[in-house]
Amino acid sequence: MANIQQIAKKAGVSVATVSRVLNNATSVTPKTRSKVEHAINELNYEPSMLGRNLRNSESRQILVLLPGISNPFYSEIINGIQTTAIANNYNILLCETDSKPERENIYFNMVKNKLADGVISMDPTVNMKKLKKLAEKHPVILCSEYEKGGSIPYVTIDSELAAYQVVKHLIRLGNEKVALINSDEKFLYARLRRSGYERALKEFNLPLKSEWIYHTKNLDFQQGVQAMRMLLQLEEKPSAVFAVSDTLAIGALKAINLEPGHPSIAVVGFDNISFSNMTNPTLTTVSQPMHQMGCLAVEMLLSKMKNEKVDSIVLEHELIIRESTMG
Amino acid sequence: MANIQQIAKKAGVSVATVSRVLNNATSVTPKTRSKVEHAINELNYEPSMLGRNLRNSESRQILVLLPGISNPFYSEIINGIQTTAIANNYNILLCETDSKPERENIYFNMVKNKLADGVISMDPTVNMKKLKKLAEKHPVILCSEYEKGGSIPYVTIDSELAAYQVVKHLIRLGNEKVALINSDEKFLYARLRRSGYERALKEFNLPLKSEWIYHTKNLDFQQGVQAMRMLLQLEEKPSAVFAVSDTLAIGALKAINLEPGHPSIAVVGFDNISFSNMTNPTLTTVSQPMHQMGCLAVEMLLSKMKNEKVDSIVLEHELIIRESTMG
DNA sequence: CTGAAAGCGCTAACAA
DNA sequence: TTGTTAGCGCTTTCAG
Repeated sequence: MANIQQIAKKAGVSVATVSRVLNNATSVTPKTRSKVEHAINELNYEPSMLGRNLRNSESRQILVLLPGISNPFYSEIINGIQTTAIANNYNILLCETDSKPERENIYFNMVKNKLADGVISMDPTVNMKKLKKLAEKHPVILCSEYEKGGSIPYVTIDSELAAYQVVKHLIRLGNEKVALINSDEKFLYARLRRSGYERALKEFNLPLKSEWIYHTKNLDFQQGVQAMRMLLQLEEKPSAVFAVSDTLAIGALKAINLEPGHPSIAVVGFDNISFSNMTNPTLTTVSQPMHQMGCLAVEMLLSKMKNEKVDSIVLEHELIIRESTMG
Repeated sequence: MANIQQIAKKAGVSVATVSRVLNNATSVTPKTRSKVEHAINELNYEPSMLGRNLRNSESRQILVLLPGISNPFYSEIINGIQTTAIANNYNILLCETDSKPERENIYFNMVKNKLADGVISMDPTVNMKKLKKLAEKHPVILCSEYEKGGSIPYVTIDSELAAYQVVKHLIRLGNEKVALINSDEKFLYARLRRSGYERALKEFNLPLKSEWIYHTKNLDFQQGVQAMRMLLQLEEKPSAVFAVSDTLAIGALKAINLEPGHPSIAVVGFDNISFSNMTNPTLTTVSQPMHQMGCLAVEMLLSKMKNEKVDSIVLEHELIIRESTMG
């Protein structure tokens, strides 16, 4: 592979001039420029990012932290991130932590090591203490999961409000027994969605039954199946279920389908993943502007990199009503 | 951020010695080593990958090319890739081409630019001609989609055989009218699966009807819905359908469910994505060893990087029989 | 407008 | 065992 020296030699100019051509500096005569470009084509030259990055002390890579890519919820966000990143000449390094601290450490070190210029974290399982420390010296943005009143800028939706609206919708349909399939409440979004759930129940003077709240270990389909099975075994069965993730809701639908007699139970999910429109019945859910969240997260990060002040953003969500609540 | 010079100064040694400590070279006195380590901790030093990479002329990054991550089929493979890559001190750069040549070019340039040491392509839409040219100078491995008799090593399964077994299974269940929902036959896997489909039909002396073969634009659910709708409108409706992707098959199931009278049509998919077990009915499908494919792809790439001879690998698949073929 | 030269942070050959 | 030093490929200041 040719390097800048060889181009300079071939073109009969200095390396500085080649560099100027490469970087579209104005101060180059059209004639010299064409000489250089000729040499570049001749030798099939591609400037080495390794040299450039060292010199510029940047990697032009953005690290994207997420627990795993199996939840389709992340796909759309990533799409937005990638589009915006590429448009700004950045590449993304997709990092699945698998919720393992040792992996997280590897990735954090990459930032300290200059292998990434900034971080977008979508990982609810992230070690927030460490992330905050990292954020003191490096640009960091939170996407979706965030920290209330924390120092790291975030882009998210109002989970509490969304959950409130979901449950209110269920109650208005005549459901007085609404269960909640929640994930671990160590996550802020889980606490917020529970809070919205409770607010709606209180508003309608409905009792809050602890046996109607089930906490799952993770967001896999199977956890939704298991949760619903438990709820179906209760003496006083709920007539409606709000699951905090579409994956859980889809599992819940499955469990209902498997139940003898196919009880009629309304189900609502969260995220509006593409599957949610393929289930039978189709799933009522909350749509987040995932693509936009991804785009904004990158823009915020780029601002942060330029040391600009960055404000957090709360985006609008939308309740998508489908068959699963049309009993 | 501290650099190696400052550590050397603080520890009262040369930068070479610091480098030796960093790289676990043996020839360092325990005493000097501890001095250096002390300085490292003191200054919170992290070696810069930028400098190291330039010096070593490597980026320790593997580029993973795929059309998009929305198809869950890729998730598991990526998981395998990531695990093996990390174990070997490599990071992966997940690159969605969106089947756009301009994006592909960006990524190919990253390899030429030394921003990635090798490529694993899972993208059926890849420009094979360009990829082959890239492979002349850089390590490249194909995963899943490959080129028959081509020069690039691959890891895949026997798609023809799998399709043959699927259709044979359907025929043995009494289906004499088996339709095929295929993707674009510019992809090898599509041609192979069609070939297996035809082989089974011929073996049982069943007619090959062109109206029972539908080609989709992509693998989205919606394409499966549309394909099935077309098939349901035929005068002579098929009694069974083989879709070359679970996503298409799930769309087909949806279309059948939507049909008045809920016709009983057997459906088989391909890939065994986790959602295929959540549909109603659950989906009969072909399971590929996705995680293993990912791991092997990385191992093959690492071998290739060491200039070792690398042989292509064809892995075993498995027919997973579920409700969608149980009438 | 162009060139010479310094230097980004690191590793490794060579010397001591 | 440790230090000195060159140099990976690039950008940028400073001179001319």
